[in-house]
Amino acid sequence: MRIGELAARAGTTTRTLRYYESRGLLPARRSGNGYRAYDEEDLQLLRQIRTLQDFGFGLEETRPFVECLRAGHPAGDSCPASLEVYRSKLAELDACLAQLQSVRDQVAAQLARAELERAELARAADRPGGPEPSCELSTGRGRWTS
Amino acid sequence: MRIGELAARAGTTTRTLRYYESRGLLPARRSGNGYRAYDEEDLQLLRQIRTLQDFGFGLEETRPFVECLRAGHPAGDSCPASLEVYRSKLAELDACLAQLQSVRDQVAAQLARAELERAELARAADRPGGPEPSCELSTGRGRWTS
DNA sequence: GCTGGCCTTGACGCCGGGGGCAAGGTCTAC
DNA sequence: GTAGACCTTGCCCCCGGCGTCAAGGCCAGC
Repeated sequence: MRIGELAARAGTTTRTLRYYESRGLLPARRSGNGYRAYDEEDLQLLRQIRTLQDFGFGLEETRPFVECLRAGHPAGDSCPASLEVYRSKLAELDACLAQLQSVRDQVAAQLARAELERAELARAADRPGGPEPSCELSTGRGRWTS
Repeated sequence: MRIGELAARAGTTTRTLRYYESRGLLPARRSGNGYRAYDEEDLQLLRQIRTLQDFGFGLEETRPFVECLRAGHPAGDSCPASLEVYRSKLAELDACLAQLQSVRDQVAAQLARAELERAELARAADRPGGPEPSCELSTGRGRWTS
């Protein structure tokens, strides 16, 4: 199988495969004319890489899985090194989730506060008595830039 | 105030300030010798930018807030454009959170499954009767690369 | 033999948010 | 007058994961 076919069967591009090879992740044999030659096992390895990439794993993080498969294990995650990548990824995801959640909540709070202030401003402007609470509002600045 | 002092007071670098200026986000007046000259309002603007950056906003997303402040509003988020950025950021964060959570769960499931299989493999190896369920295990490959 | 489709290597581009360095100008203190 | 602390512009570098040429080789079918 040549590079174009492998790329098509894995749903990726030839450029990507050459890139993987340049990173030493998916080396290819060569046929007589210098073309890269792949077999079904390479397709398995490539699918393993792609699956992990889709999960957000970096290329280097897929390496243990690929080497595990290449060592003859039934699955890419049959080896301790792969499990270790799972665990560190899980920790990384949890940390990322916690931080994103925190940011989300803070942004939501800012949005709610800003909308409220706009509503109060509009109500004050509608009121013929004049904008009394504008004092509070202008000091509200400190809260945001604290 | 010159660039070094502003950078120090905002806890950032002169390089960053020059970058912001190159992006048209924080233009500076010039004093006679060609040095950039900033005032207290610039510090406010800069703090607004930095706060949003810390929340993960891109530079372009901070622009409405800066322009809002520069227009004389009490807070950077007093303007509709800023609120719109809040809302789209919130939606983006929610989408990101959902996807990350999904990935997290899938990775956790893969880890649990892989650890279980390793445990079964170890138990089978310990058993003197020979590895009977190895059939199941080798076909387990398809589950992962499906 | 010629067109078209595949393949090869090499090199540059991109995205964001700056880092780092060079070569030179400017001001201050001694 | 000179050290050194600041400032200026400009340019290349970084990260990852490729996309996108460019110039040329190989092979099949007509």
